[in-house]
Amino acid sequence: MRVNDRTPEDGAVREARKQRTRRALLDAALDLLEEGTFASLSLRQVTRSAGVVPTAFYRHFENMEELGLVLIEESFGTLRAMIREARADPRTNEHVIRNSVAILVGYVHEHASHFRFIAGERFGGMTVLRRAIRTEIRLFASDLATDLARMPGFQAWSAEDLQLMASLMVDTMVSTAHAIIDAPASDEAAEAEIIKAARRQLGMITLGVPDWRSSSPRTPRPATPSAMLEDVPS
Amino acid sequence: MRVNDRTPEDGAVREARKQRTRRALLDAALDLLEEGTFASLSLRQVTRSAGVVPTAFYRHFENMEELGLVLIEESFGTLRAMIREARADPRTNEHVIRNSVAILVGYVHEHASHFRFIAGERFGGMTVLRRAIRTEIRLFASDLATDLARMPGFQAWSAEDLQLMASLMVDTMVSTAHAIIDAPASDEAAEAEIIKAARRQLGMITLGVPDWRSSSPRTPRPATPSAMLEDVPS
DNA sequence: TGTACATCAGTGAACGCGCGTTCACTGATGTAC
DNA sequence: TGTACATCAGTGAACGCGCGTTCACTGATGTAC
Repeated sequence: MRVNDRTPEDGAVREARKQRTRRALLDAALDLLEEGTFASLSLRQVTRSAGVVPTAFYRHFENMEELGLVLIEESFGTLRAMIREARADPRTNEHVIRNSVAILVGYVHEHASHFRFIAGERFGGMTVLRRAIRTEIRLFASDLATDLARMPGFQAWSAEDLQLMASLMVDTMVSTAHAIIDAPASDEAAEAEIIKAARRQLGMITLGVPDWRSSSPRTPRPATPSAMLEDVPS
Repeated sequence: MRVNDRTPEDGAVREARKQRTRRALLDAALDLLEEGTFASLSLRQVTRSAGVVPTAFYRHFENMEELGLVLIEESFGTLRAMIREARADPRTNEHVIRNSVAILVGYVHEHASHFRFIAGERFGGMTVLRRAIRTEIRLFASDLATDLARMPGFQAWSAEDLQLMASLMVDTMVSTAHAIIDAPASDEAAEAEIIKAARRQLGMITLGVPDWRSSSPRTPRPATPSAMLEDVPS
């Protein structure tokens, strides 16, 4: 019995194997990125780690840069899924910050290699990757600005200011993701600190927002810093 | 007449020449860092660019990592000078944000290579450099937190919250420095935008500060986003 | 001041290594009949 | 179903290159007398 008898569809076996190798190359690259930047990653390292001969690489990618762009695309796929989840969350208007940070932390843990890659290449990486990342983060900030525009506290804000505010929040999220990635793997206390810091920093950023609600009467707010965590436009 | 007759001090000529070569190596590295990260910089590239033979490198540094640490030290020297200037500015209490951003922009232009180096290695660089940078930035944030503690708007803040606020501001400053470095060299319009964005973002961050002045009566503030720039604890 | 010796920053040849890329190939998979 | 040929993912040898590092060296600078 020939192996092919088990796969009646058109050229499916060969194609499936090719895809498996391609995935192995991408996964090998992501693994290797845990100890070094993309620029310091060699084609031979990747193929060695993927279990194929160096020349096999060219059946899948023209060069390392192309593989890098695919990784960026995948990583931003993860990021976009995360953003979609955060925006869709029905409880969004109740504890925005707490929920957003929780979703971020969950994604960072589940897709550590993607986040590690983005964080590492955001500055200092290959030009083409840096540009792709910058564009993507800008789009993310724009989406967030759109969401902010619909929130009560931001009614009086200009589009430009909404964009700046969104950038600030995105930067803080990125910093937080990086801190989690850098923290020792199983140090739960350190991670709890990072999460707490992120919540408070986002709280600080949004603290002044209600003041832009023209001159309408303001809700009295508590006067202790710890209350910041809940002090969010609702 | 022997050359040495002109330099009567103990072994001064040889030492001076050695220092000149050392400087040439450091400057060559800073120059080369304009197109790539430190990790992608080779010992041979540096010596070639400095005009000496590769083996001469070892008369000055044990390896590239040691040279990298010297560059970090120098770069942070620049950063510390900048911070000193910003903290000493007598007008500090009048237009903190505007002045701080101006000082930052001035230093970034005058020491572009130092800032480029720090920005590039902050994430994704060699482990030892990353750690050095992280420590230094943390110290910077601590200094800033100390300054904030003395400002009226922050009297009710805990040390922890002051530190978080300082980190937020430092992160924004670092992002701004990076944006300036990345902008096309002579594009003054783009730079003006970056400066404006930095001022506004810092304004947004500090916008909520007065709310922590326990429950004392608050000064009424203008209700248009553009007024944010002046809306700083005084 | 002049001489004889010591120091040591910089030289140049040589090394073994991992790199990216080329090329002709192999043999399993796919297709036509 | 079986056969004959085509496709093409992966192989393995070979290449020239830049790398970091070693080593013995040179000759200007420095020092002792």
